[in-house]
Order: sequence, then structure tokens, then C-alpha cells
Amino acid sequence: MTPSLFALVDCNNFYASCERMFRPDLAGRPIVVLSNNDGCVVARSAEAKQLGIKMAVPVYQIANQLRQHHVAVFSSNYALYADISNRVMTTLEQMVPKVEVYSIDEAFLDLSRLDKCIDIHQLALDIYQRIPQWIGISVCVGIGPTKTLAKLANHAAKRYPATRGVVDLRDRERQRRLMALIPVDEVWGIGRRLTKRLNIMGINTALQLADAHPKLIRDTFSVTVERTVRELNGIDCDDIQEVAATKQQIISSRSFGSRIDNLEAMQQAINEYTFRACEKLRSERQYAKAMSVFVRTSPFSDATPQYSKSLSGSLVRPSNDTRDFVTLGQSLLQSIWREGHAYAKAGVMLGDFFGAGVFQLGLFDDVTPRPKSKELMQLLDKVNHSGHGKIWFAGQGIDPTWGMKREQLSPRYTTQWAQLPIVK
DNA sequence: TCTGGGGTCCTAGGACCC
DNA sequence: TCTGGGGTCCTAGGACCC
Repeated sequence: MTPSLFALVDCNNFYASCERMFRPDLAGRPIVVLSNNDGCVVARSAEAKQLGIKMAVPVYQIANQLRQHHVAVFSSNYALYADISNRVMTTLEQMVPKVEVYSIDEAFLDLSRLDKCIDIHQLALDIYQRIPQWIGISVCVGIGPTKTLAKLANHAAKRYPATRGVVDLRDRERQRRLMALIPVDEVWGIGRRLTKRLNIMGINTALQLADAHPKLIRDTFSVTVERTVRELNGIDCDDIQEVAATKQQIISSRSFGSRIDNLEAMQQAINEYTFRACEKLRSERQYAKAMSVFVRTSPFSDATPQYSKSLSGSLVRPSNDTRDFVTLGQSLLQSIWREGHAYAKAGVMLGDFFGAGVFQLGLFDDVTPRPKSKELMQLLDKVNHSGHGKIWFAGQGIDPTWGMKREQLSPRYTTQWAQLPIVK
């Protein structure tokens, strides 16, 4: 068996870099990009990081700092980021045969066997130079015998400028020297809670975790953490997934722009989320049988009583007709709705998926499919994607007050003709 | 006043069945 | 009367990722 070899290519400050691509006037100025509802910071340019602005900090807590340092603030513009991401991924796919798009701003490359015929280090340098040249976004490249080590290598490439954007961790001694320097919480798969518990056990660095006994780790934590230990030791537990796995659930949920306290508004919100979830379901060419609905108050307001409830239900047969899920969703909402709370967030989840034509009806199930369901849903999706107006259900409400805040949105430079940047 | 959204995987506990 | 143990399904929750 050929030993495996991976590279991780990760864009630098991706959302902030996308915003700056079209605003050369912002060169050198700190940039932050905000989450939905303009709630908290989800991306920072290098300058913003230097100001000490932390990831995920609520905006209102740093409002003064943003003003004082003249920080450029953007609402997140996913249409723009997705388009730039596609260009980066396409370029990588032209350079390497097997690419796994892991998230909007990073991809794993399968280099196994490739190292027999090409110079891996040169390939990494080519990627490092070509992506900024062609797309306008800078990247770092990490190389290692497992995904976890490639991640770690990438982390080092970002942290230490002397590496000039490429770190190659094929050598075991190099792996150990680096791991000794890296705190355990920087390891992929080790988050805040696990770090706390590992620290109590005296495990503080990546190397100490690598040297821990896998069996002990499994018994104390879980198989997931055990796998991480093995990966740190160069044992590959996670192959490249070139084709995105079929989704197992679809979630549509939002915090409200302002709190909801009446049933009618909540019914509209649930209908809206149901509508979006079904759109996604059809774009995945799937049919769902299960649905759950949840509502909750804000976990951050400790003065008022908290309420959080979810409930699942099931259709008799899988469907992707929005009307079926609107009916089910509303009845689930009825059961969990409690008057007298200031609701901050709600959502719907679809699950238990079937491909077209897979599901067998029970012998005595008496359900006639809706006539023309497919045609109607296709028409709905077509109109709504055409850019010429929208069709929606009356139950979604018109111009709801609880809708999302996006006050700092940049233009859709690359995906709407009317918003193309102008070169003077 | 103001704290994201969309995913995955794993585990524990209760109900129910044989 | 025998009240054990294993399997499955469901729900809820924890933890992680970007």
C-alpha cells in the first residue's frame, strides 16, 4: 500500500480578502466581516487581527474600537464569497487530480503516489503563487501524511512568516519538533471543552496528545479523539472525499432581527424557513420524510425565563413538496408554542432522506400524491432563481419585521450584472 | 438595545420488544 | 413465577468544524 500524502490549501482571511479584492482603496485598512444579522465578527483582515479584534466577538462590544481605528465593516455577502471560492477550487482542480473541497475557503489535495512523479514542494510553491496571481486571494499550503498533520502544517505556514506560506511535514522528526511548539487546542478536532479536560490530564501540546495512549484517550473521551491521536502519529484515518457526500439533514434557521412574541409572526418565520429548506431539498434532488421544528429564547438574556423546545414529526411518505412540510411544520409549531416568551431564534430541520422513486408505500397506506406536485415545485424554483421577482406562500408574510439585518452589505460584484465593478 | 448559520459525529437514557 | 440482557429506535444534548 502506498503511504498517503495530503496537502491542505487554505485561503488567508478569506471573507475579508474577498471584500478587499474589489475595494483597492481599502489596502492597509483593517476590515471585518459580520455574521448574519450583523451580530458578531466572523472574519478579520490581518490589520484587524493586529488590533486585537477577536473571532466571534459581538459587534456592540467593539463598536468604539471599530470607529476609533476606522475599520471597514461588511455584512457577509455569501453570493460573492461562493463565487470567488469556486474560482479558487477550479484552479486547484486544474493543478491536481484529486481535490476535496472541505469548506468555502479550504481544500484537501490527495498527493499520494503523486510524489513518485513530481516534486511535491515545487507543486506547493506553484499553488502558493498561482492562486493570488489568477484569483487575487492569497493562500497557505500545508503538507503531511494525514489530514490532521496537513492541517497542522498549514497552521504553521500561516503563523510563521519565515515559512513563506508553505510547510512540508513529511519528515517525522519535523512533525515532532513542530508539535512540541503547538498548543493542543490548535489541533484539528480539539475544541475548547476538550482542551480544558486534556489540560487537567497534563496534556498541553500537540506532541503530548500524539504521545498519549490511544486506548486511554478512547475510554476517557471518544473514538473521534482517538482517531485524532492516530492521525497525529501519521496513521491516516480519513480519506479524500472527492464527491460531496449526500446530505443527511437540511437545516434552515435564523436568529430574528428583533424578538418575536406573537404566534402569527412565528408562524410566518417557520413557513419562511420551511420554504427555504424545501428549496434546498429539491436542489439536492432528495425527498424527506422527517421534519423537526424548534423555537428558543435567547440564552444570553438571563433575566427572563428561558424556553427551548423542539419536536419532530413524520410524513406518511417522503416528499419534496413545500406544501406538505408547511402543513406538518405548522402543526409541530402549534404543539411547542408557549405564549409569553420573547423568542430569539427558530428553525426547521428536514431528515430521513430518500432518492426519487426509492420509497415503497405500505400496503394499506392510503395516500394519493398531490397532482402536478413536481411541475408546480419546478415552476416555483425556476421563477425564484430567475432574478425576475419572487413567488411565495401567503403564510410567509410580506416584509416581516423580524427579518435579517444586513446593513453593511457590499455589492454582488461578480454575480449580478447590475453590480459589476466599474473600471475608470 | 445589540451574541451566526449549517453541518457532522458520538453518547446517554428511556421505551419497547423478545 | 421467573424482573435479566441485548437489540433497536427515538430524543436530547454535547462537542467539534468552518
